[in-house]
Amino acid sequence: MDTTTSGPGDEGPADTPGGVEKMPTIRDVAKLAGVATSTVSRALSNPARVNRYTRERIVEAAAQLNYVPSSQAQGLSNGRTNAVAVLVPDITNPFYFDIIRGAQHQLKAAGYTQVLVDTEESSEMELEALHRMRSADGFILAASRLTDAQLAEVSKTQPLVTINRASTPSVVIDTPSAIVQALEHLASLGHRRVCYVSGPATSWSSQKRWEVLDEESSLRGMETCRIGPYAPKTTSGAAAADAATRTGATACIVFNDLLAIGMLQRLRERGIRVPEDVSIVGCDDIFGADFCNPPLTTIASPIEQAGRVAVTMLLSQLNPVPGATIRQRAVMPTHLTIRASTGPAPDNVHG
Amino acid sequence: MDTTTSGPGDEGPADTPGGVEKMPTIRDVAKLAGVATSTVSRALSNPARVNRYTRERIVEAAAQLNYVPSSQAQGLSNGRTNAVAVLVPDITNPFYFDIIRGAQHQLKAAGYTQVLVDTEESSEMELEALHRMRSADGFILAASRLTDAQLAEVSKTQPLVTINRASTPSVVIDTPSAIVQALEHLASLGHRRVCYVSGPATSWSSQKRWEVLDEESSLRGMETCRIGPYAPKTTSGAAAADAATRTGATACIVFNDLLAIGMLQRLRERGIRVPEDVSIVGCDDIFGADFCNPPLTTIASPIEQAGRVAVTMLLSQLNPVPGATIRQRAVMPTHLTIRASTGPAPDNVHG
DNA sequence: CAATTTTTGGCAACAGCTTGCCACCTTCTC
DNA sequence: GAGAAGGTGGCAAGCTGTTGCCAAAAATTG
Repeated sequence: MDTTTSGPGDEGPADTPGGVEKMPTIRDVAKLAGVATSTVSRALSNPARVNRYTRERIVEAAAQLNYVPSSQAQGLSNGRTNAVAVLVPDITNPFYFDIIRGAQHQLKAAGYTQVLVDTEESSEMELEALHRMRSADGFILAASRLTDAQLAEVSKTQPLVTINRASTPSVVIDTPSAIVQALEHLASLGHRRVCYVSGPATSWSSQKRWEVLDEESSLRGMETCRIGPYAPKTTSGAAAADAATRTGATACIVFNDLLAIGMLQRLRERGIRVPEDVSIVGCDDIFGADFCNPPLTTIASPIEQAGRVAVTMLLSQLNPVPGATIRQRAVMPTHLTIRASTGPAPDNVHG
Repeated sequence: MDTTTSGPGDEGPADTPGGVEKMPTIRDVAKLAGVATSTVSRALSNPARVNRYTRERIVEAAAQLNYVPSSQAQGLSNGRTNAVAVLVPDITNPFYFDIIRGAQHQLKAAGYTQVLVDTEESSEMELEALHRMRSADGFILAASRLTDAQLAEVSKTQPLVTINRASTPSVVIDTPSAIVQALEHLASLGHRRVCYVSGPATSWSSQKRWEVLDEESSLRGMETCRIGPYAPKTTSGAAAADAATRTGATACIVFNDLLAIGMLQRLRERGIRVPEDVSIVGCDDIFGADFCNPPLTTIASPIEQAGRVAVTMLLSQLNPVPGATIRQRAVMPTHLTIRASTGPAPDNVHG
């Protein structure tokens, strides 16, 4: 906008070669506006506290100097950093991407900055980050690998909200209810024996999914079996696919899409047709689920929204509104998205 | 580890309900170790400066109190935040994913934290972030939407490194050389007329790719045409596909995989076979390029590595080693990965 | 017009850490 | 044994904002 610096009154050593120009401080603004620093501080953060005309003068001076308050210093004196850390087990996984995206979006809207941390599927790293990171006002734990006890412990001293974890506060994606839908879908296609391909042993959601699946399928007179655990990566899909074919199941419900897509690739390699020979249901509806081959029937979750809601919950915890109560739990709805990886059960039953 | 707090000498208001316990400061450590705060500071950051035994006492005291220095305060006094901001035009895009991942990895290794900013394809937001973010020591600009002039201006006052941009310092992915490979590949398959499907108008790399493509193809006696610009999203693929079919080209080289995958979907819908009727070459080899239908022939780039190198360059700029010179430019090699989306040109030429 | 209340803005003490400078204490040297 | 040299550690002044408290100024009231 204003390139005032190019004026003739070239005051100070402008353009320090290779150096960064010194940023203006609140004191510079105060001097220019002819007031005390405290007045500047108040004018900017608590406008009602200072006379209108003085304030205008200050604002103008600040604009002229291109003044931006140092969040570091602000944080120092008022104890908050205006940053929140988002911990994910594996940035590689597109599932977390959507969470990151949702969180980022909401945080930005609230004037917070997002600090991203990859805990590499390790509970130690997670714990470490939780303790070390004094530079965050709060934490979002996406698919924490911590035990319930650790989680409870940490949440005593750190504001946090989890995603897909039975703790408080937390936002959980209601996959179980969609598992039922998936089961109905498979049942109506004539499948009687379905295999659950499970995710990491420490994954709370993988556990939950299996429980619901097992229970609901017996209600419907269907048989189940379980294989795994597998790492939630496409590369684990090959092993999962091979194991799955040996279970005699005509359909698989897979912990997540990544794994499911990996299985799809392997099955194709082995000449096993999907869905003619076996049906596959994924979970999460991640990027790619719609254009893989065949397109994946999957349990769609509003992942990005989950990220957003998590942030909202965290922020309401950080800045409590006197009247309102803090929401402790949000459940995100899910639904089955049927694509081409599921089809009628092969009728070799009477063969 | 140590649950010392449960001891009988319950000093202080432990377990403030809902509150966060006060973190120990350098003074607490100093008191416990019986030294001055300055000594503690030095013991931790400049070990050589303090007697070994004193240091051990201090370290132990710090451990006992579970002391972690406040990076805020550190930053305030020494002027650095130990954070770097990574600006991407669109977190949605898997391409940036890999960059983020690479950067995150390298930053963590160096003890820095990563602040992620989505500039939403807007140069204003980019500029704004560059000016506002006093909380970062430096910036990584992935696919900046700024003009060369703006970039030059900003880099005078902020340490930064760009990715895929002709500025310094910068890491560029050598797509042009792989464009040649792609062209050879297509030529050997009998294609004579290829269409370039271009990305955003402000994208430097899209521009570069076209220039190389145009030049090299005429050297080989091939015809080219160009359509676009298109937003680099799968959803833009439909329009791109439709436009491409009208150019009479038998092969398309597409700005990036996202767009290419979108085209694949659209072509399939319209019953146009890939690669029988038209060949498609993407760019970036993002997540999904290997399992879409058909798997995409694409120009593979070491994107994650680019993120890492960018960080390395930035850090060497932030912490110059007296002897070494700072690398101003890194070129990442690329290669063509041939999958199933390219095949022999349809021989309707003499039809 | 004096007394009281409300505004407004300044002083100075923090917040937690770093660092230049100086003083003290050992060692060492002649 | 006195003086020099070097190693340690403390003092205090920063770094940039925020905020409780108070005084001066302005507005209100009787």
